Amino acid sequence: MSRSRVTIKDVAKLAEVSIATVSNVINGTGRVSLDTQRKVEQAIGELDFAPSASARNLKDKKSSLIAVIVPLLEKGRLQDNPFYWHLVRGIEESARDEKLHVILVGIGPDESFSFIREQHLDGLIFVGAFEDTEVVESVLRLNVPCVFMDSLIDNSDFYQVSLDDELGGYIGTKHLLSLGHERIVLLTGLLKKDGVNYCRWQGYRRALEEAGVPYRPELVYEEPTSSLGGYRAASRIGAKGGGVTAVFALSDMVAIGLIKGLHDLGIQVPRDMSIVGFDDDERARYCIPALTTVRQDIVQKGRTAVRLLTAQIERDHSVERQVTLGVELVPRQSTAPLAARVKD
Amino acid sequence: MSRSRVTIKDVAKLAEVSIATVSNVINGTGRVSLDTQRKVEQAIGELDFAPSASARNLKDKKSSLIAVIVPLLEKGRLQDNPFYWHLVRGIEESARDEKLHVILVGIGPDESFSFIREQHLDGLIFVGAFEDTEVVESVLRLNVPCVFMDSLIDNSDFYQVSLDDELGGYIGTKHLLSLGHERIVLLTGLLKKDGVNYCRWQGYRRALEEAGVPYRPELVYEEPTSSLGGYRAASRIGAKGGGVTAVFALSDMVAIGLIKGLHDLGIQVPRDMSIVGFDDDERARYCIPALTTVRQDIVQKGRTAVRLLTAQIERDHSVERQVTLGVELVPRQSTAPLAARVKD
DNA sequence: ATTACTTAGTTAAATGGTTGACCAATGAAG
DNA sequence: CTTCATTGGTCAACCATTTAACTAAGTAAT
Repeated sequence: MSRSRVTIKDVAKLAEVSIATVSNVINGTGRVSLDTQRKVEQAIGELDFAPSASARNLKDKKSSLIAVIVPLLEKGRLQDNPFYWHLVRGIEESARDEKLHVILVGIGPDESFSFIREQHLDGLIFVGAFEDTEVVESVLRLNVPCVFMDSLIDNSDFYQVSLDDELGGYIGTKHLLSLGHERIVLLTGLLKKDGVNYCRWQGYRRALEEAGVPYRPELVYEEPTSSLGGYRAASRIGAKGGGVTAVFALSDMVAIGLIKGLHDLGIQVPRDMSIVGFDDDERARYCIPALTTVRQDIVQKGRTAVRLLTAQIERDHSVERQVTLGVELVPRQSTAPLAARVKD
Repeated sequence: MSRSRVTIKDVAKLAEVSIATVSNVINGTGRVSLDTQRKVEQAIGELDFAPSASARNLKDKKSSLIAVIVPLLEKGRLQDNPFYWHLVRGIEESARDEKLHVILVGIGPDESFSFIREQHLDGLIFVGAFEDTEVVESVLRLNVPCVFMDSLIDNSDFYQVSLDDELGGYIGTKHLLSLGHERIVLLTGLLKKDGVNYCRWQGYRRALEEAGVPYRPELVYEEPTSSLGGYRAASRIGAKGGGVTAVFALSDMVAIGLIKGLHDLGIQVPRDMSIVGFDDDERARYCIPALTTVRQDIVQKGRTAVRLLTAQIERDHSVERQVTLGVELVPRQSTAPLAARVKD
């Protein structure tokens, strides 16, 4: 009794009406008397019928599916910053409210977009900077609603949601400067043009300049964004002679590895070294010492992306194309005045 | 020039063949001469054609989509343990290898399965224990390949991937016992029958029993699984008079909150209190002190789930239905012999 | 009584592919 | 010269739905 899927036809037969009527009942379209409506609903219930999305999609040229597109790391591996979970979470939650579903797609540099083109996706959210302009172009050819996140493409036609990264870099640096630090290492991930790190780096420079502190390129460490990267950077940073008294890590994940690394070297935070992170994920709050960091609301970022997407889907042109979310310095225990150091 | 989607017909026309031939070229089916093949491929390239997944799905009654189904917290919110990211990551990576795509679905208690039933999903991965047996039953009616993860349903017909949670509870507890601790708090999430915590709790009891240490129900704290939950538990645990010298937290996330809470109370880990976590996520390694924990390979768990799913999809009955992954104690700095405490 | 409008429903085309059945042409074997 | 197989390709049915166009019947207006 491998009964195949119940179709609208079966329902029609049982309810003794045409399939068009069943369709009308389901969608609340057309004209149906209350009587037939009930008959049909009864039949649907009895047969436990669910309309086929494929058939409907084919007709409507849509799918109620949106894709979150994340660039892959090497070897087809997805980004491993668990921070992404919060992003995806925000997206899924908002999408669910809009009766959309989220499909997660990792995409590599060589990978083709075939999948994305074959599905009739209702929308695309690109996360992060795609170096390949080719990617962007082939996407635009698809004529599908898109939102670019954290990818600072200079084109006001694009829907984009980003963070005020420059300001984030600025306030984090300024905080350290105001505590008297001057030799501040910037521990950043890849400084891709149009990427978030690049902007934060600019904020860092602006703060230095404003404070009259010379910018030293040798204090900018470009490391992979991982806790291990932070951990490893500790020895370079902690080395005598550098005179470094503070570090601004552009990810909490990195900052946490760094603190651990310094700790293992016997360098105390914040007594010997002040640390500022970026993101304010949960780890920052529960870290010892609690991490001073530049907060962004990543869940909100995801929600905003969905909002920009649905605006496009519904052709609501009243919605702004570019949203820049704010940042906020969250002072905690990982930073201290330089003076404290002099005392010891 | 809002050119509508290019279809197989357009390609056929351009290549001067029938649509059947185009389809054959695309799928490598039927018989096509090298010459026509080239002609068709040329046309496909020229028109930038991508076959419609909806149409294909309709015919094939499949979608190349699998769903990861996660039970929602209150108010439609997704689980917020970033640990889920690694799970999803493992699933996505493996699915990609199998040319499947992953759709993330949060499902609430009242929520209907309509979406899941409407899409012709190729497979379903259920994460966590669903209390509702109704859910499970309605899933089975769908006749779709399913894998249950961390949901210890006692039915050997089901494909399940789980962890040796009982052993995890056992080795974590045993580790503390072997260090001389006897009053060991078990800091657990909800103790749902068939849930992972329940099994770990059993392992905890077995270890106590084996060591001849009486089981005290008042040492089992059932708290929400969050860092904040752990943080808050600190004051109860640290209270004088209890004589508690060690805590086994069934999630690193909770353990980290706990350590912070204890730290804020001036209780030092491991000198005053030994802590064991569970999961071994990255936070455990970079926490101060580094967290002794029971390791599970969550990415592997995700990969295994996909393997069990594809086995079902491909009707490969040689694959085992139940996979139980191993656990491993990772001793770090958050645990110390009880003797150390006596000394101070 | 004719016309016109509603109401409730049906019919059939269309969506974009896949696929088994069929066919024509060629060559080989008997 | 038939018979048969092989090659290369076409035809048309089918998948499950939506929807525009149509019909049939009843009612209201002229």
